[in-house]
This record gives sequence, structure tokens and C-alpha cells, in this order.
Amino acid sequence: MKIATFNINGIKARLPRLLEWLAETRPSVACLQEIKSQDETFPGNEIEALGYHVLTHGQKAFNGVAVLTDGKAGFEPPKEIQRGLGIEGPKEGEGEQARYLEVDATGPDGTVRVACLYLPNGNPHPGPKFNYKLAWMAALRTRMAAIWAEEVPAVVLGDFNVIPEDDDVFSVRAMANDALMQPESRGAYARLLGDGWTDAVRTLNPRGGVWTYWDYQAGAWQRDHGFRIDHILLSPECADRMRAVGVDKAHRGREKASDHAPVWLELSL
DNA sequence: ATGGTCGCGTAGCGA
Repeated sequence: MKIATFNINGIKARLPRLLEWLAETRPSVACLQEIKSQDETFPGNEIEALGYHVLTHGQKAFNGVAVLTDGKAGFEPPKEIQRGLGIEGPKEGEGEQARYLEVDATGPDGTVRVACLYLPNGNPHPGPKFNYKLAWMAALRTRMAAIWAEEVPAVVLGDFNVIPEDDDVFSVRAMANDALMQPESRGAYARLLGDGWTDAVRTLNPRGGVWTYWDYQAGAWQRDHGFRIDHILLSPECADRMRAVGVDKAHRGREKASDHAPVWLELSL
């Protein structure tokens, strides 16, 4: 089975590109971030027409995540396990932002726990938004420990908004003050790996230089000024079954593209 | 140091 993550940066602007990507690459499970839509107005019908089941966790205008499963390939609708991590947004009285959706994905070859996440950006640093990011990462670590304890095949993936190492960014100097690569952000990410989770995308090149995001500004795509912030973490039950991993880089170069490229993993399960 | 570009929703915030 193939499990993918794609920060689409707005479903209203991205629907044609999303449908195209689904049809061309046909992931068994697709995790979407930044749908920027409420559940009621998410265009599920057009995605279902391709044979996908759709589960959304959205909010108005910002954030929002979704999980799709390939009904045509014999996958059941995503079975919801948990939405949200119970962390209040950084603004007073704002409530919780829509950033986490955990499901069981069951297909012909078995069940995988899939946690789709959109981690807070955390800029500007320092400040309340950065503190919110760190609190969110602490809650994520707690939740991942609970998943670990279930000893099920599990994949935790999405836009982590963390550049893990210096060789995961086009220029350390250009990004030095960004929340995405502060020592606290990196430390929290490193603790997840220290807990035993495998960074699947890192295996593409252990020396770095793999990008999943290119800014819209300053000709970043044309200059290949990118960085790696979309990650796929595997429980031990999945790490042994990893068969292939990749970045659909060409999709970043298309008309009206997202600023992220899709990232995927093939499991022998 | 600044400005550079998008999306949502239709001003200004978030990235």
C-alpha cells in the first residue's frame, strides 16, 4: 500500500491539481493539510467520484486536515480514532485549531494506523505562536507514545514545519531566525526519533538535500531554494515493511501548484 | 533591511 502526505494550501484553489495528482499517482491513503475549508463546504463529491473515501477535520479559512482512502483498491472509509490533540490556539478564547486527524486505514492486506498532522508554523520566534508550536509538539509526543504502546503498524505524517538538520535547507543563513529550525523545534522533533520512530524521507539521502517545500516568493522554486518539512514517521512494525519512498517534485512545478510537493511511502502491507 | 507571492474571502492575516 502507498501512503502519501500533501499540503495542498487551500482546497478551493487546488482542487484541479489534487484530482490530477490522485488520478496519476493513486495513493492508497492520502493525508492532506491546509485544506482551509470547513467540513460542510469541502468538495468531497468530486474526490469521491475518483473512488476515494473522504474524512475531513476542517475550520473556516485556515488550517484543516483530511484523510482519503482508495475505495477502488478495496480500502474501507477511514475509521476515525481521534481528531485534535486538545491544545488551545495561541489567541485568547480561540479554541482548538484543526490540525490533527488519526484514523485506521483498512485495505485488502490489513490495517495501518495513520495520523495526519499540520504542525503549527511557530513564527514569529520568539513569542506566543512559538510557544504554541512547542506545546503542540509536546502533546504530539505524548499521543505518539500511546500509539507506540498499542504495537500496531503506524504512520505519523504531514507538514511538521520543522527543518530537522542543516542539510535539510537550501541556506542555513537565510533561515537561521525562522521558527522552523530553532534548536527547540529541532529538539522536539529529534525526541520523536529518539523514541524510536523512523524518518522515512531521510532515507532517500542520509546526506540531506531533499526538499519538500519551495516558497512562492523570491523565485524559490526556480532557484531550487527549498527545504524538508513534510515528514513520514514509522513505527517499528512499519519500518521493516518500507519498500519505497519519494517526493513528487514535478507537481510543485505545475500551473497553480501548492508550495509543497506530495511525499509518499510504499509499504509491503 | 526590505520585498518578494500566494490563499481565503473580500480586509487583513497567515505562511
